[in-house]
Amino acid sequence: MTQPKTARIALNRPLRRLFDYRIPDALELTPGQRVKVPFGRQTLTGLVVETGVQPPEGVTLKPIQAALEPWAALPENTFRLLTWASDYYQHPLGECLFTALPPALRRGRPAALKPDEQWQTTATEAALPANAHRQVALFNTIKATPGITTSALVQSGYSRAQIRSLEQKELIQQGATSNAQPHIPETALPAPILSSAQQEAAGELPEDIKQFSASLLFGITGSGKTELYLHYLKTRLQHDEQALVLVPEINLTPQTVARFRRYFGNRIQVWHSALNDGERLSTWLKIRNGDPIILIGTRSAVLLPFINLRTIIVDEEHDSSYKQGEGFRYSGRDVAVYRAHLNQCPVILGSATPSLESWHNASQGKYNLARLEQRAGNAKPPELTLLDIRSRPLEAGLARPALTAIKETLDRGEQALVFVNRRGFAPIMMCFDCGHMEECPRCDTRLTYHRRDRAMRCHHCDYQAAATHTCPKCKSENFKPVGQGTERTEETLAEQFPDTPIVRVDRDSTQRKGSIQAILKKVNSGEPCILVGTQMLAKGHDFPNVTLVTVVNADGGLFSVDFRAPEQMVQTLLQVSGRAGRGDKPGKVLIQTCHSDHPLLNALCQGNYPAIADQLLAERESGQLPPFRAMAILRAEADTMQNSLQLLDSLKPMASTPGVEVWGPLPAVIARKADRHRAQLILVSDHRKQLNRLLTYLCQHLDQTKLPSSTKWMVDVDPQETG
DNA sequence: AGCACGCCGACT
DNA sequence: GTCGGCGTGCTC
Repeated sequence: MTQPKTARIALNRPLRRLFDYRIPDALELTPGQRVKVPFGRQTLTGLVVETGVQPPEGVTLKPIQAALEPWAALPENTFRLLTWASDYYQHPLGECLFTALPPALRRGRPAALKPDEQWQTTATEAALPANAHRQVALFNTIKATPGITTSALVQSGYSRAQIRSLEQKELIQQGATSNAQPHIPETALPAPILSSAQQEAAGELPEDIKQFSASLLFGITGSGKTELYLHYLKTRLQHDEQALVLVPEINLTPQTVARFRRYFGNRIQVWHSALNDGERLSTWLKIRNGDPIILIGTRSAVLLPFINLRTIIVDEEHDSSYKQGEGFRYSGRDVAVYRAHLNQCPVILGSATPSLESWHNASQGKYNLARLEQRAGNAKPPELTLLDIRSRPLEAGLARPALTAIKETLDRGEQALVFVNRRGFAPIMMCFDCGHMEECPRCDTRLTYHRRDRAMRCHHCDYQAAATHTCPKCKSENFKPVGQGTERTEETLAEQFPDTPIVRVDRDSTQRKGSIQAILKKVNSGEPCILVGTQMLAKGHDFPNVTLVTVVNADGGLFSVDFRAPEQMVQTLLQVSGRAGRGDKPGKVLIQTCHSDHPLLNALCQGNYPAIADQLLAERESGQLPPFRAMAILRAEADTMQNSLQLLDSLKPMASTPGVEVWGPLPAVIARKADRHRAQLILVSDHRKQLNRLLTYLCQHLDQTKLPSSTKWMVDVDPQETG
């Protein structure tokens, strides 16, 4: 008797298990294929993991209803990549596989684009009510440009509802339909001409794009890394091959994309969180189809179903936004390296301030190291100076010498940038009579005062309350802001420099779509102005007329409990310093600190990142920390700290195995967030494999453990934050 | 995650 | 006497 054909199916559910089904006779299935399956009393989209499996004892298999298409939505290399990532990051396979599908395909929609209708008018006049202005305008637009597509109309600001309405009134009708895109050929623009320093760095990158190699491109800010990427792709990539350029979200600006488009026409496509479902599906299909696309994308682009991927570039590889902070906590950079390995193609990691992980790999000879330590053109590296602010009078956090330097910069007709690492007006509101500080009722944090909105806000949950002028506890009027936020610095600078425009750049001032573009346009006009802002200012943007950068307070990272804090502080300070003097004028950086004798800050002023990285690596080695050991965190959160700690305590004996060191459990630095009490258990090991096996075992155990419904646990492999 | 089944409070 | 609260259990 022949066995019935079976398939093991992954579902988009947070379950660490797969489900077996019977394959109807007429159906042929391969791994990675989308299917429709009955599940409980619902019907779900599933992905085939394996066929011909032996189902567990005593379960009656339900039949697969249908295959959604006769080919694998996830091609073999992508499928293998995700299977590896599921195991490495200890995240359920189903959820991992489904993150590689666009939302439309997750929902079981067909893997095809809706045709883009073309419209023409059927009447000469729009017989419409006088108040239907938009519909009349729409009618006239279609009349003027017969054959215009729905998407073109939507782009000009009309809605699909308005088009539907005219169609129902039979004033317009569909003409021929097509999905044709205007074809912009890969331009004849040759590879950019490299300086001798750039040529030398380019020489360190691998010739062969048909075998695996990993390279670290250490290029200081303003040295022209992007030109090197363009040159590499232009000279190595064939016309039928695909490439991926990963960038942090903030760097995916229209300017960056335009620059690539000048060289590669519409081979350039983008992938980021602002795309709508249609755009995602369209780009996904092109990638899956093997179109010779060069994709510029953020983190999740590394999971797309490339067919002929021949080069991966990870720009700003040190950027912490490559690590997903929730759910499937993968690192886009690390997955990129593994993908290059699977795929036998080069991966190039670029940064002015490489992560210690990558720097270590380069010093170990695991990565090629390409150095680019000269700024392009005439630009010189900025000069960094520490400004000790102990017992100096401050005006909104700025010492007199800093204000003088800003004034001199403006007087020369140049621009100044002031870096403040907190948004809002002040991070604390305190009563100077009773000592009361405003705290979040749901988190163990202080509320930030936002003066513009007269609000007290928690930056860790969505709590918000009206700001008061008097102490809520003792009614004293001696209730004052303490510390610096961007709003406050902006305000003081406006008082000090009444004739100079002040431009604030932080999450609050750039919420409106396109506002960052307007800000950049204004700054790039070159008129004297002062930019005040957070991290957002430190990344990617090029301000040719900024010649002075002032860091209001550099001390945050010096004494943090997080072992990555010093690395991140140095990276941020060097990134923001790199904003100074990118044109032909020299740049200066003033760093305010209470610890001007601190070795790290002094090393920073030498501008020698390799020396700092080596020093920090030596500290990591003596502390037996990553990258010298593998680390994972088991986090728990519950209604009470006791429940969280209890769960982790019960795991500790199981986790304490030879070769694995267990630290904790300890409450998180912010022990309570949105009324959830959080704790963590840190696991470190010399052997990644051993740690991985232990995690698999612990997850399996936790899955079988009955917990109070509000107690949640999660695993974070290679954690970015250890607080 | 969904979705159903199941056992205790305020309503016609 | 029922409608519905969300606790817990299951899904091939």
